[in-house]
Amino acid sequence: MTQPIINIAFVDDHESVRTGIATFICRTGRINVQIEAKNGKDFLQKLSKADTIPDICLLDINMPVMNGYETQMELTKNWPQVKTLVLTSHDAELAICRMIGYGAKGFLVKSCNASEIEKAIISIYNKGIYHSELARSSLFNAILHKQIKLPNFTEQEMDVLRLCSTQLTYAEIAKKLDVSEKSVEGTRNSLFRKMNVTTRTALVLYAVELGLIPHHAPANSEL
Amino acid sequence: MTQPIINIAFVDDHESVRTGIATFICRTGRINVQIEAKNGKDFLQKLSKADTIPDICLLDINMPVMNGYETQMELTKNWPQVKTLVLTSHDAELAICRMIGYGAKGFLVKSCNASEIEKAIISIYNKGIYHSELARSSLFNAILHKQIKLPNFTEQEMDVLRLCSTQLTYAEIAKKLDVSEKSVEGTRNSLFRKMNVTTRTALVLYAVELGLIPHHAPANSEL
DNA sequence: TCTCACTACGGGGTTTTCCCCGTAGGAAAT
DNA sequence: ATTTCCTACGGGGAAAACCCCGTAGTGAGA
Repeated sequence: MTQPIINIAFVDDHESVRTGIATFICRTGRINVQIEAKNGKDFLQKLSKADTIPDICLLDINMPVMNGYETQMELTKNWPQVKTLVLTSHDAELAICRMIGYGAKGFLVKSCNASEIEKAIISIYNKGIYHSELARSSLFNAILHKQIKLPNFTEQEMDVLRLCSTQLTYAEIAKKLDVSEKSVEGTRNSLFRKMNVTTRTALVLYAVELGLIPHHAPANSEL
Repeated sequence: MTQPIINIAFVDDHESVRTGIATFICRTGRINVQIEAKNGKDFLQKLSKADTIPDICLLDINMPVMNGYETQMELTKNWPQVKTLVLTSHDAELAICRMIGYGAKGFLVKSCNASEIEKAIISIYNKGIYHSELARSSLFNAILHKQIKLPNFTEQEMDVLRLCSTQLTYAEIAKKLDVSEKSVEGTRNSLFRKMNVTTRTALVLYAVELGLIPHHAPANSEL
């Protein structure tokens, strides 16, 4: 029997990686890369202009401008027929579970064999879901079955979070945001609660892991 | 005139990325991937067993087991004829400059066009060096011309650094390392000086940026 | 031999972070 | 209507982080 061509979108900020993996998975003709995009915003724009909707979306989490979380939320809301395979560079359980919670259908880390990507795409196309061996974690299942609700972060919390990942003191952060130091502490406390940490250091590391803040060196540093 | 085949090594922990990019750059036959490795240790082992030495090495920085820095130091010491093209996922000036300081001949971020990788390999093969537009930074040139010496980190400093990226207090870190809290503070102070920061938060972010510590969420967290 | 870097500590101090306790207004959802 | 969440404050206090000031031994290298 003839197999239909699977149309995919590939959303990743690393063009060379995209081109490379696309070259590999397209070589048999079974899979066609219909849309390539370098971040979520780029993708959603191209998607809204497209004549046909791709079957599957390979989606990275950590991207500039618009990350994988926001992209997946939009996708789930407006294009639920597009099934997402999260393809991420590091095996961060939390980040992956978050994506599953937002509606992704499968995930792979980039350290997988390239053929596995094809297998996963075909599996999602046929069965609607792809479970790698990592999917056995209890956290994963709790989220999949909606037993845990994922915390969302407000604008204020994101602002404080970003400024927490600098050398600024809370007093200085307060000045930047034009609120009192007590308010900054209050917002920080809700971040602590949501992320289940107790120190600023852990908060910031956590945010980096989740891909919520970029991890660049403090501006003043020379080496 | 017939062009010689360029033999390369490709060292990156993401197998799918390696396969993908390799598929792309090998398609014309000009470049041959002679060695593939998933980290520095894996690479050096394969290199020492190889009959012929590759001309060029595509080297990632952030890898498990043995990172790009250590790998490049070994390479410069024992296989100086292998010219390194650093191929890294994020444009971290500090990390790149560090690699140049250790003897790498060029660098690219993975967000480049895949064809650029070919161009860079050929440029390094012919001219010994590849300068992307990022190479104009003053830091880059200062390091290239040995005007700045790169800090190295001692075992003790690395231990403290790793423990600093947890929720542990200095007193608890001291207990773990079986030294006094004052000693921990002393080691932390030398880390502060070397990295030119003043807070633990900045120190840890910096270390993540340099790829010196893995960025995983604190163990206790649930989400 | 003399310096230099690393490690290990201590005294004594300031600043920052973190943690309680509150109050209060506004917006959204039930 | 009432709850729930976000935001914005404040008082007061304990703990941690940060910053000087020292001393001292060790081992590597000039």
